[in-house]
Amino acid sequence: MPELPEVETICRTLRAGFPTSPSLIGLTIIDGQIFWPRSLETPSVAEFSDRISGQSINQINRRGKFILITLSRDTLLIHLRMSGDLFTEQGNVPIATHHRMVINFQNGLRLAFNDPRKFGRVWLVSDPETVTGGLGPEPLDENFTAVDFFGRLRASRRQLKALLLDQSFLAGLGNIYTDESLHLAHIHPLLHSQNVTEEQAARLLVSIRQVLNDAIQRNGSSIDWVYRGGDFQNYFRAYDRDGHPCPECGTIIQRIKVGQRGTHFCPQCQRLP
DNA sequence: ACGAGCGCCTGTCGGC
DNA sequence: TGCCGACAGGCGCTCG
Repeated sequence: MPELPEVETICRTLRAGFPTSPSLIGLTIIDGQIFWPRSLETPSVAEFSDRISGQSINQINRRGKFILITLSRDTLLIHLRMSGDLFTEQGNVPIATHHRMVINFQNGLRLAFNDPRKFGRVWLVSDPETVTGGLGPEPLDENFTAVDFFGRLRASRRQLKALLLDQSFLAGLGNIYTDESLHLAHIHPLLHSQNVTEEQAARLLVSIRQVLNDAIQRNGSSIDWVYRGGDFQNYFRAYDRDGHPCPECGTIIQRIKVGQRGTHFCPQCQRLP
């Protein structure tokens, strides 16, 4: 469940709360349980519960694809990777098959980290920068300009698709939203970043923001068994649409491999020079 | 500096 | 029906 719009949707849900999912802000932690030790990056499983016990939740934010839960003394960071999910539930229901961690609260609620593929990771640290320090800029940050973006692109010599997936270049894009952004911007995924024009860079940044904002508006994308109520998957332009007509020109969307990742594009709208 | 390949994991789907 | 490989929203590592 893992790109920026889905993570943003999860943070918003945990923060604001709904009748079916009360807000976590202000809740006090009784203890934490780890069911798959490798899901916990730091500290040790032995230290985790003692250290988190008694702290309360002050804030819930997102940085790139990381969920940051600011506690009284520490920060709990969660990265969902490929199949992770984070939600509240009543503290008395049985622990589900793929739960890797739960946090129990004084009011009887529980925060559950569910992750079938076990790729997700949890950190409990005093300084979140030690985890997120290597991330690139936030694409939706208004202080990040097209000029900045162009400069960063020109400083690299990589294929655009691979570069946009690199979290130290830009934080938050994954396979879906990279394909969607490049299609909206009419830029080929294999174009090398040092050949991007200033006009293309500006167009790509606008496209990235439009795609991310549209997806956030729709609560992200729900695919396969990982369902969160988002419906952006019904508005995909290119991702997972190989063999289907391009929504703009009708040409059949193609699928290639770029850096091990399935990549979808329109050979008519997105041309290499 | 960059790309390819692999490991980490479970579940689903299509082909035979 | 069953088996088997390919594939999936990510990312860190090693090796040329």
